[in-house]
Amino acid sequence: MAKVVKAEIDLSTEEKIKEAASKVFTKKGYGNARTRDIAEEAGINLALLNYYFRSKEKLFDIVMAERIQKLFGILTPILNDTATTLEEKFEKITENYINMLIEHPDLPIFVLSELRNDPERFADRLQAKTHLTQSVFVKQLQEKGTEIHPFHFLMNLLGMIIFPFVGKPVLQTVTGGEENYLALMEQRKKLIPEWLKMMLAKA
Amino acid sequence: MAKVVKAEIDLSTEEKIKEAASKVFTKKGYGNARTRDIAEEAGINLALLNYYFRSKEKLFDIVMAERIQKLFGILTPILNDTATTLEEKFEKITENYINMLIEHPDLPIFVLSELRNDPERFADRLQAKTHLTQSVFVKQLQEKGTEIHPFHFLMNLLGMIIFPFVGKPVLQTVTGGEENYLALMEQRKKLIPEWLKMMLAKA
DNA sequence: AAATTATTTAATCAAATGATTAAATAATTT
DNA sequence: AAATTATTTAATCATTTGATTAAATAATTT
Repeated sequence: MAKVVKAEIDLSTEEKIKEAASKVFTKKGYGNARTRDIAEEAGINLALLNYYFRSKEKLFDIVMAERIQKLFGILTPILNDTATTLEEKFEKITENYINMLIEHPDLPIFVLSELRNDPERFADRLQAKTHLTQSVFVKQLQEKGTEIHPFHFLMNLLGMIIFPFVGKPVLQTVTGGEENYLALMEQRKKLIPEWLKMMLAKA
Repeated sequence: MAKVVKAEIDLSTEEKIKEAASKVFTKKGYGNARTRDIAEEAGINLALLNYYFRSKEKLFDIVMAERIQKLFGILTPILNDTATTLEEKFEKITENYINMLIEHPDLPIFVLSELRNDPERFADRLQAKTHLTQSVFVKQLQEKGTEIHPFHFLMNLLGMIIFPFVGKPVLQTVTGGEENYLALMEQRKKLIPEWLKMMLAKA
C-alpha cells in the first residue's frame, strides 16, 4: 500500500478539485456548472474528478456542506456567547459578516439558491431550529420583555447585512463601481448595529 | 393567411408555454430547467416550444423580462410619487412588496441568482441607476439633510422586506410551518415602516 | 529489484438534452 | 371547394455531458 503518501497526495489533489468545484459551483450554480469546467479549473483530467469523488452530485454535497458552514458558521458562536450583551452581538455579527462577505460576495446567493432547489436535502446541515431557538441571543431578547418576536431582529440583522450582497448585481448598477460599493459596505459596519440598537430600545 | 385567428391562438398557446416556462424556470433556475419539463407543464409537444420561441434561451429572455418587471416594477411608481411623504412611501413599498412576495415567494431568489450568472445581459432591463438616482424618494431624503447615503435606506428597506423570502428555506426551519411564517410576514408589514421611520428620525 | 498498490490519462460510452425535419391536421383566404 | 397558410405532432439528429474503462505511470511495500 501507499498509505502515507496516499494521504498527502490525496489531500493535495483532492483539495485542488474541491477548491475548483467550490469556485465553479459558487459562480454558476449546480445546474450551470459542468464537471469539465471543474476539471479544467483544477488542472486535472475529468476522470480524476470521478476517481476521487465518484460523481458530480457527491462532489457537490461536499462543497455545499463547506459553503453552508462558511455562510452560517459565523452566527452560532456569537449568538451563544454569554459574555457579550445584545448590543455587542449586533456589532460582532455585523463586523464579521461584512468582512467575510466582502471577500465572498457570491456566497449567499449561491447557498440560498441551491437550498431553494432542495431544502430537505440540506436540512440536517442547517439545524437552525436548535441553534437559534435555544440560543443565548434569543434568551437575552426575551429578558428584554419585548413584544416583538426574536426572529424579527435576526431577519433585520441578516437582511440588512446579507441583502446588499445578494442584490449586488442590481444595486451596484446604482451605486457605481466596486469602490463605491465597498465604501457603502464599510459604512454599514457601523450603521447597522446602531439601527438595531434603536429597534431594541423602542421595542 | 390566418391573421386573426393566428393572433388569438398564438396568444393562447404562446401564453400557455410562457406561463409554464415562467413556472419551471422560477422553480428550478435556467440551468436545472429542461425544455421537456416546460413542454410537459404546458401540456404541449416539445417541438411547439421551439416553433413559438426558437430556443430555450430566447424563451428564457422573455420570461426574465417579465420576472424582473414583476420584482422591481413595484418600486418605480411609489418612489416617484410627489404626492406622498417619505413615511408613506415606506408604508406603501412594504405593504405592496410583502403582499406580492407572499404570492410569489420564490421570485427574488430566482431573479437575483439569474442576474448573478450574467449581470451585463439584463443591465438594460434594470435601468436602476436612472430610476433611483433621480427619484423623488432620493430627493426627499436629501431634503432631510441626512448624512446617511440614500441607498442605505433603500438597502435596509429591501433587505428587511425581501431577505426573509430569499432565506425562507433556512428561516422557515426555525419559525416552523407555513402559517407561522405568514404570521411573521404579516407583522412585518406594520413593523418595517416603523423601523425605517426611526432610522430617518435619528439620521 | 520485484510485486503491489495508488494515481493519472486517453479514449469511449450511454443517456440526456436542445433542436430540427417532414408529415399530418386545422384554420383561413380566395 | 380549392388553395394557402398556420399549427401540431412523431420521429430523429447532433451535441453535450456525466461517467466508465483499460492502459500507462508513479509511488510504496516486501
